[in-house]
Amino acid sequence: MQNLNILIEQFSYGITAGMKNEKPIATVDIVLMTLQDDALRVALYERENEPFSGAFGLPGGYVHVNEDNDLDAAARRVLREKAMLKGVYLEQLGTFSGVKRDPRGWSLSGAYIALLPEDRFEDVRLASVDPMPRKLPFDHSTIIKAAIARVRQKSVYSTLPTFLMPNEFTIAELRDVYQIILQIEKIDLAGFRKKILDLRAIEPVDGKMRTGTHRPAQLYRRAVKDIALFDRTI
Amino acid sequence: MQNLNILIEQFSYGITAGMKNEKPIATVDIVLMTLQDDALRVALYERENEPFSGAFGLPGGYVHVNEDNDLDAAARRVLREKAMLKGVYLEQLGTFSGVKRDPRGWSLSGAYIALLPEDRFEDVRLASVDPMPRKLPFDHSTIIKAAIARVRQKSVYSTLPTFLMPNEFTIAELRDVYQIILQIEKIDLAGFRKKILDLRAIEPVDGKMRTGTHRPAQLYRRAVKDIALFDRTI
DNA sequence: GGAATAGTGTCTCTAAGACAATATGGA
DNA sequence: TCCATATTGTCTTAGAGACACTATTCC
Repeated sequence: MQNLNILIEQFSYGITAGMKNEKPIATVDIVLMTLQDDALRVALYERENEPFSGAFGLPGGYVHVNEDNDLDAAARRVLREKAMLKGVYLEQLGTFSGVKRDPRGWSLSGAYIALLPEDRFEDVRLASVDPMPRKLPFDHSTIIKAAIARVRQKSVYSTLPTFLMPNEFTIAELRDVYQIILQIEKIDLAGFRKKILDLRAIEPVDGKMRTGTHRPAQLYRRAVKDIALFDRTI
Repeated sequence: MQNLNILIEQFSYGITAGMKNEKPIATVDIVLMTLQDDALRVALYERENEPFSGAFGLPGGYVHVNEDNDLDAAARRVLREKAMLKGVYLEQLGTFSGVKRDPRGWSLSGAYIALLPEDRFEDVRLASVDPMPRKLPFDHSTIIKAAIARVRQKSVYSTLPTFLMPNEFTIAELRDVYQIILQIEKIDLAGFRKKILDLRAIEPVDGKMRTGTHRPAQLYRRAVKDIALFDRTI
């Protein structure tokens, strides 16, 4: 009965609006990023449904109005269902829209950025973003480019890159990740250490060290749930 | 005939999806901001339609899939129709969504920030944002708060506030606007002058000066279409 | 001349960057 | 021992901030 009501509502919506306001398609797409082989990469999944069935693209799907409380929830559900991932860093990138981007018609896609250390992936195609993968479905190239730009820009003044690190990491390893993201040759480790520690965004894991053929390095973990902001830049 | 087809399509969408994927309502809302009486203010319009008919809220409306090429176009149309404004600074703030925010049902609203000098307004209720207006419809309070936060944060390192200035303005007037937005007491004018001029984001209007009971001040205009970014902060 | 603000110059001090010095493990 | 990298410390320098000084108008 409730379904019938919704159907009638949907029907009358079109009529009362004089057919001008039929609703757009509403989806979410996730730019799931990680670092692999010293480069930023994006997870691509083989599409099971039309359109573009069989092609590799961003994980995404319809908003399920009976299941998702909001767009964030839809994004987390897609991450769960398509990538079997929970508890990852997730932020809304923006909404991509228009009459042309989806062959099914006028569509709105809430695009999200998710960041994850490489060790949490299994059996996924991780595509390099430089150069961009060819022939992605929909406007996924545009979305990925915007995501990369956002991550690069935000990394200049925040601890966003810590979400690409495994649970425990050394300061030098974190510095290396900043260098890869920001495409900077050599960030001085001494200065980097002071800035990141002054911010108190990471904390030492007592007694745990990274060993090797050198002086052992203190291991750190992220000390805050969200990103922290620098006064100026890295 | 085309209308009938769309109607059938809409109908069959619900059926084939087993009633799980009926589409959300899709709207746009504009946070139209300006400076008046040394304070940031937001334009509110009286709603003509249900829900919340008669209440004052952000200008907004349905996405018209037969009329708007994308969400940006929908936002510009709303600005034209409700505020009779063209050619204003417009940026996407984010998308606000959920099952609860609109009594009509699950909805997605693409929220936009528009900035405008006060002299371009006519007959509009400009509401102070500190404190926030009471009892706004939908989640407009949340949207406005997010807009204010975005404008404040972005003003720290960009020339965004120039879009709140009239065509011609002095450097001291621009400094005053930064002070209001950033809630800083006294930004040193000499340092501000050097930074803003080094960026080449504004240019002098030859021969035009602001006069008064003091040495005349050079008038400037914005030299670039978009915002420019500072290396560090204001 | 006095008041008011525009615009320029100068001094100080902080902090970023470069890099030297020292520490500590493994081979 | 040497090698490699971690960690700390020091020096230099650019730039931000404070503020003094000069300029130019109206009264």
